[in-house]
Parts: sequence; structure tokens; C-alpha cells
Amino acid sequence: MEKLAEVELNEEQRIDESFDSNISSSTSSPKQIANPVVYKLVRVEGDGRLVPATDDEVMEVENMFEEKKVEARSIADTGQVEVHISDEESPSVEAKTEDSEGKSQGEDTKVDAEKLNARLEYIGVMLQQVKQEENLRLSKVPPKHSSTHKTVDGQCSDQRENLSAVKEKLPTNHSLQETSLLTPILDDSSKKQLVSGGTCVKSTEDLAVSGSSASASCSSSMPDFSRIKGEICLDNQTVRELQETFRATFGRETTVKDKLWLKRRIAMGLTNSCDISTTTFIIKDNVLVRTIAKDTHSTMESCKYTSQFNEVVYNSCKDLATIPTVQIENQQVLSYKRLRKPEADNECKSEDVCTEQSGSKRVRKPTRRYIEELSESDTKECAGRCESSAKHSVHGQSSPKSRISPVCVFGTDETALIPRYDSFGGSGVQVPHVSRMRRGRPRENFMSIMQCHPSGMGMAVGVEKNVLGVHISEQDSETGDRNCKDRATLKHNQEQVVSKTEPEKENVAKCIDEPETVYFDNIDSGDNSECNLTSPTSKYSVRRKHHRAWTLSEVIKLVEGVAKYGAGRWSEIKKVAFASYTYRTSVDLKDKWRNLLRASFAQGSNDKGMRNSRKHGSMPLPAPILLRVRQLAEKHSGGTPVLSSSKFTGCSGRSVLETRSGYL
DNA sequence: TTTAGGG
DNA sequence: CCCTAAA
Repeated sequence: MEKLAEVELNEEQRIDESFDSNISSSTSSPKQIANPVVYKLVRVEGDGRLVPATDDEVMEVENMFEEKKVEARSIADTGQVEVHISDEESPSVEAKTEDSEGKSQGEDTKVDAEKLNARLEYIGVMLQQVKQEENLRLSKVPPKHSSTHKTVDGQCSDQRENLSAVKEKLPTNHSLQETSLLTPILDDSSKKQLVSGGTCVKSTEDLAVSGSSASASCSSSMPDFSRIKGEICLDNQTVRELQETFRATFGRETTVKDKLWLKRRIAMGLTNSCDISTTTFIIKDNVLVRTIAKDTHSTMESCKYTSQFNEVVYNSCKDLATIPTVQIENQQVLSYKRLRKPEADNECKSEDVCTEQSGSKRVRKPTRRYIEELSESDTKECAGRCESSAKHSVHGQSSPKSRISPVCVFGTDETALIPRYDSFGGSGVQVPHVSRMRRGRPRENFMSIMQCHPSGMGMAVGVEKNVLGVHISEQDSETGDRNCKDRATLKHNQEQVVSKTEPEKENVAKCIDEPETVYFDNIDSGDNSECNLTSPTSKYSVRRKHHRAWTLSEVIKLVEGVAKYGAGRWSEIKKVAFASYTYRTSVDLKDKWRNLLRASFAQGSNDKGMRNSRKHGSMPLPAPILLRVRQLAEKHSGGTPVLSSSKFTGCSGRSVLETRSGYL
């Protein structure tokens, strides 16, 4: 604490010295929040001079840190810092700082805030530059220049100079002073980001200092890399040592006893990467060395680099009260929530080491429910199924009987049958009605039943092809699709059906109602490959769930929809292009597009394997469409837009639409 | 509700 | 195709 006091004194003295300079308070911004504590630190002499506070007064500085923490936090919460950093250009931070040094008592408050702000700006700029350099180094592609970047470029021709400037400047007393500001603001995860893998001696020293001096006011201690200097082989460490190292790395205790876990966490922290696939770790000067490396692709390089980068960021951030903008822009993928939610829930937070760097992909929690459901249905057989179907039941029919699979209707237990029958698609065929709740394709279920008991269903099958197909495809879905919503139940049915009857039946029935010729994807085949009345063979038929094969026209609609609205606007596309296709949901479109992408690129790279994998019965996707898909994908991935590609790219010169006719 | 992703 | 989480 003595040191802190000294620092504060120095600050005040500086004010004192530069007192004579004129102030231009015009630069004051709304973010400048007066800090009342400052008043206690200076006195105004008769001539108006500011004099340092006495020792007793200085003691109060300690409180100020608390105040500042709050203040800085509030700044972060309102997002003002972002605005500040990105919008305001700072022609000369230093000059500004000097100019704005206080003159009178009234200005004093402003002075402090001014300095802080100036520093914020300065650091913001620096961080921008750091980031910029990062981008330059990581990729040849020039980074997108934000307004701030332009400003920076204008004033600083050489970024490296500024980088070094950061280093030189930061270890001064300011950084010391404000490290304590930073600490509580950054939560654990962000600290990890910043701290992990500091290879610089200075950073280590700073950390040590700040760790000791600021610990009084900070709940969580700072990492101490001095402990992990030199070469460390994690494998040789005991659990206790590993915990020690963990603490040195992440700046917090852990009670985890699992060696491997600890090693992995430490390694992750030091490399700032979750790509730790080895079991043996050696750490040398904070850089992870892999002795058993599975992925050798310049891991060391990247590790080292990120370490250095993070160190710079960290040093910079020490001087910056809050750094949301910079953090976010640095692809460190620190979410806003994290930065704005400083409460540190310790332990287990390190889990985030991994997720936080996973890039821009949306992060998902594990879906335990799905897992539970699956395992349950697997193990508990019928009981599990009943439960899950109950969960999905819209009607809320709680009676177990109501949930009995339709097959039971024709099975041994007639009494368990659902008493209700629905008219199916106006065909006059009565179908057993189960819980209407899933968006499933009823006809499969229905058909399979039909096939199993043609006699029971009477007339049907023959007529089906002509009549039912149309009805179902055009108007069913809403009623029919709800027919059997529970997949588990449906599966169950099918399995039972299969076990009792010929496996092909379902398959045959399934394709009856296809209004158009069905093509088959190149990739996502497995499901619909055999829609073929004449060759009802394969084993796949047994396993298939309700599946509506995509027709070529559908695919084309989809592709054009994507071309028009862009991939991702599935609901739009669905509304416009698939309005009449009630059985295609936006999710289906999305899935299909995903498959199309895969197909198109697969074809581009090697079409042989694909060709081999393709079964003879299936019709491949027309090349022009795949091409179009690929182009759309490229276009959307940031490439240069391709104009009316479909017209020119067809192998045969036909447009996609024309090509289509050949398949209908 | 819609979108993105995993299974 | 299904399911779920995130937005």
C-alpha cells in the first residue's frame, strides 16, 4: 500500500508541476465522472496552487481505488468506453494530458478524469494498433479499417514504434496504479485471456508487483508467472504442484485433483488455446512444449505468437480501466456478458478457456436432455418411450393407452387401441390417430401400417398411388403430419412392423405419393436413396424415418431462394418459395442447404469417390445446380459476387431451370 | 419464433 | 431428419 500511496503522490505532484499550463476543458466528455475523493488529496494554497495532500490524506487514496473500481465498472456498463475509444480521435494524447492538467480547485476533478480518459484513449489507440498488427501478421489480408484505425494511421506511421511505446510507457507508475482498477473489472475468464502465456519479463514483474500491492483490495489474485519460469514438465508435477502452477497461471486457486485436467488447463492457459491434445506437457518459459504432439502444424509458432500478443494486450489493458471494445475486436471472443458481469464465479470457469476461443461459432451448452432422452429410450425400452411421448403430447392425454403405438392397433392387443380415427386426406381411409404433435411425416407411418395390414385397411393400397399421393402431398401435412409426432413411438412402430412383416413395405409405400420425380443428394443419401417401387430392396428401408425426398424443383427453389435472400433467411425463403410446401420447414431448408453445400464442394474436389458411393438407383444432383450452390456459397462467404452464374456455368449450356426439365 | 449447429 | 440452444 505504500507504493500505491507514492504513486498517488506522484500523480498529484505532476499536477502541481504542470499547474501553470492552460486548460482547455473543451475536451471533457460525458464519461468523465467526477471523483469526489480526489478533493481530499490536494489542497489549494493561497495563490491557487495545488499542493500534495498530507500523508494522512494520502491514506485515503486507498478508498479511492474502491471508488474507481465502481466508477470504471459503471463506465463499462454503459458502454461509454467503447464510444470513447472508437469515436474520438486523439491527435496527441500526451499533449492533451498535459494541457488539461488542472489549474484551479474546480478543475481538479476534471483533471483526474481527464488524465484517466486520456490514458484510456491512448491505450485504446494502442490496442487498436496492436490488433492491427496482429491482423497483418496473421493474414496477408489487410484488416478492415475502422474509423479509429484511420485516425491511428494518420498520426502514427510506424506501428512498431508505438508498440514499443506501449511497453515503455506502461510499466510506469500509472500502470501500477491502475492495475488495481483493472483487476476487479475483468472477470476471471478475461484475465485468463489476457494473462495467459506472458513471455515477457516485464509483464511478469508487473504482475508480481501488482499481485502483492493490489491484493489487499482485490478479491482475486493475479497470476504469477515467476512461478512458472523456466522449464516445467507438468507430467512430473504432483497434484499439489499442478495446483500451484494452475494458480500461477490463472491467478486463482483450484481444488481440482485431476492431474490430467490440471495439465490440460494449464497448457490451455499458457498457449491460449484449447487445442491441447497431448498427454505430456513441458512448459518452457511459459511456452508450452509438446513432447507428444499429435498436431504438429506449427503449434509452437502460434502458441508463442498468441502469447506475445496477449502479453501486449495485457500490458495495455492494465492501463485501461475497461477494455470491452478492444477485447471484443480482438477476436478473443469475450462476450459482453462476461465483461459486464464481473462477479467471479470461480472454479469451473476455466472450462471457458476452451469455449471462449472457439471462434465466432455460436457456443452451445451440452444438450443433456437429448442425451438423456436417447439413453433412456434405449435402456428403458417401452417405458422410456411412453414418457417421452407424453412429453410431446399436445393433447395431454396422460393415459398410457392413448400413447400406445398405432401398430398395437393391429397387433395383439386390440383393446389398447386408440379409439379415434381420422379421415385421411379426404381419401376416405381411416387412420388411427395418435398424439398429434410431431411435425413428422405421417404417411410413412400410415403406409407402413397399411402395408402390414392391407386387409384391415381395405381398399387402399391400389388406390393409394393415384389418389392418396396427391392428397397427401398437397393438403395433408397439417392433419396428417401431426398424426404421429413422437419419433420414438414411430420408430418403435416401424421396428415392430418390420419385425412382423416384410421390411420393404414401408419403403414402397413411402414413395407412392411423391408428386415429382425425386432426385437424391450426393451426400445426404442414406435416407431416400431407394424410392423405387420396382426395387424395394435395401436394408436402408428398414431404418428410414419419415423422410420426404427433395425433388429437384424443390432444390431449385431453395437455391434460388438463397440466391435471392441469402443463406440464413430461411424463414423468408420458406415463406416465399415454399409457401405451398407445408412439409418443408425453414429448418428443412437450412438442412438441405447445408447438404447442398457439402454436395457441391464434394463434387468440386473429387467426384469419383462420390460417384462410387452413390448407389445406382439414385439420381445425382445436376452439376449445374451444384455449381450454382457453390457459387452462392462463395459469394456469401465474402467473395466477389458472381453475376447470373447459372446462365453461364451449366455444363451443357443450359440454365439450371432448363436443366431441371431433363430430370422431370 | 427463428437461426445455427450438433447428432 | 431431429433436437436443442441461442438470439
